[in-house]
Amino acid sequence: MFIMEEIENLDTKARSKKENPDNVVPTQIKNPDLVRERRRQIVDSTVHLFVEHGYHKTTTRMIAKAAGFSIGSLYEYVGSKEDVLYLVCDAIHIEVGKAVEEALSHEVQGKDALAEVIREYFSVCDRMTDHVLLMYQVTQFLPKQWQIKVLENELRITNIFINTLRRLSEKGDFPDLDEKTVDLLGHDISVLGQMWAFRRWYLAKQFTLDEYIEHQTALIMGQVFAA
Amino acid sequence: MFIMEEIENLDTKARSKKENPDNVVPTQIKNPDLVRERRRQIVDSTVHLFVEHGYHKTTTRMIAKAAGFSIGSLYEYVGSKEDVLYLVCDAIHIEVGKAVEEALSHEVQGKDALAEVIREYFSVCDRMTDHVLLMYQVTQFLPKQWQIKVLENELRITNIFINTLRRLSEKGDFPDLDEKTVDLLGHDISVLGQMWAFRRWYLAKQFTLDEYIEHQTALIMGQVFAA
DNA sequence: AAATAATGACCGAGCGCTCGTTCAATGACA
DNA sequence: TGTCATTGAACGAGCGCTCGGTCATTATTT
Repeated sequence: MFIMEEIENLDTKARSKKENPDNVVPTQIKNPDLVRERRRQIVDSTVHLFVEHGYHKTTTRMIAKAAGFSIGSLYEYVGSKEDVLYLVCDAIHIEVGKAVEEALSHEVQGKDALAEVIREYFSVCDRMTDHVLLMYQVTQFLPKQWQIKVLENELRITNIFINTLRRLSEKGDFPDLDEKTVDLLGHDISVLGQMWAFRRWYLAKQFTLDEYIEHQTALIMGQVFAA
Repeated sequence: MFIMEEIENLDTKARSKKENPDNVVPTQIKNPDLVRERRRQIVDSTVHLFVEHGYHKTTTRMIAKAAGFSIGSLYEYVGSKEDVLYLVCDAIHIEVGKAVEEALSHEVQGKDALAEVIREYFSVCDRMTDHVLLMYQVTQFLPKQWQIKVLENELRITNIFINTLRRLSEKGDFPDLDEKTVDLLGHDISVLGQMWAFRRWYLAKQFTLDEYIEHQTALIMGQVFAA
């Protein structure tokens, strides 16, 4: 999430065909079902290790042990430690994406829709605090090409909000908002949700999740319905 | 900035006497002026190295070389690589703090004051993008006790906004805002400023800094003057 | 003023160790 | 018996950090 170089045609790349990690990360094992199963084991146990110790202090031996097999086997299913990191990030993305889209599926109609979307998204951020934080922390250690994928995913989620705003605006439930305002509001929603994760150490002392949601939703809605 | 454990009495600690890094980080060198000068050299060159390569990929030898002396000498002024990290973080905090307080010194009176404060703060975030990002990235590698100092500093800056809001509210320039709203708005300002740094890869394609400031200020002001 | 001693900043080869990675040997199964 | 999966000892690059030593500068003595 923290790449400073100018990312040129990010949108173009975002549209390119989705690459399955199975095709990107090399393996020596022939049976593809086994590969999927073992990698699931790897990811599941490694997430916890990374959350607890961070990427660098987690050794490949710890990963192998937690996954339930030897260091040698680990390297049959994965080319490097970075590959593990990538698998973890990818899994989290899919999980967050699913959760958000799930939340959006029972979308209320009319002008309350946005408030509902925000509410759902913030709940996801709350439930997935560890994952949100992990993504913030480890993105920097991914190779450039995979960092871009992270950014694409970040943008994908932001775009969900932007599109919701746009749709409501067009349907006349909202005042007409110019493109830039819509764009920025989308990013604000994304970040304010994540803020609940990375400032929890303070916010949770003052607010319940519901209070936080209520206040921040009011902030956004205030802007939407500003004269 | 990313500590998840409950930080109990953070406010209490924040009030405790300020510890000078000179007293915390050990040195073999007798002349204190020399220590200050050499450490300034270390910090100045290391910031760039950390920004470019990150903490882990920056070796102590690189640090020594960039600072202009040998690896042996480096360890005359510093007890460990972590100490260097701490010196760097401390320096950045002081710099950010100074910049913000400087900005607040020529504070406009009346209800435009807040908008002006936000404008100044966002400008600081813009100028210090690299430092803001660096803080986000490296805090996790500091020992617990120093992570807390980072949080205190984060809170200190947030409190500047909270206090400004509170003051204006009391003076009657603003509608009366309840404590919680003021509190949250302070955090929002902090984070939306940092957001310009860590989403610059996207935002800068759509907005100039001035546009960004204008929109986000409107967002905050909207909430302040909400019926 | 010259000779001697003491100081302390500076140096860098090298030590100890960690950790990602490899590969020869073994096991399991068909 | 051949194929595929599993193992963990062994490897070695790379790292933070140490420590015996040098040398310019300053203090002390003669």
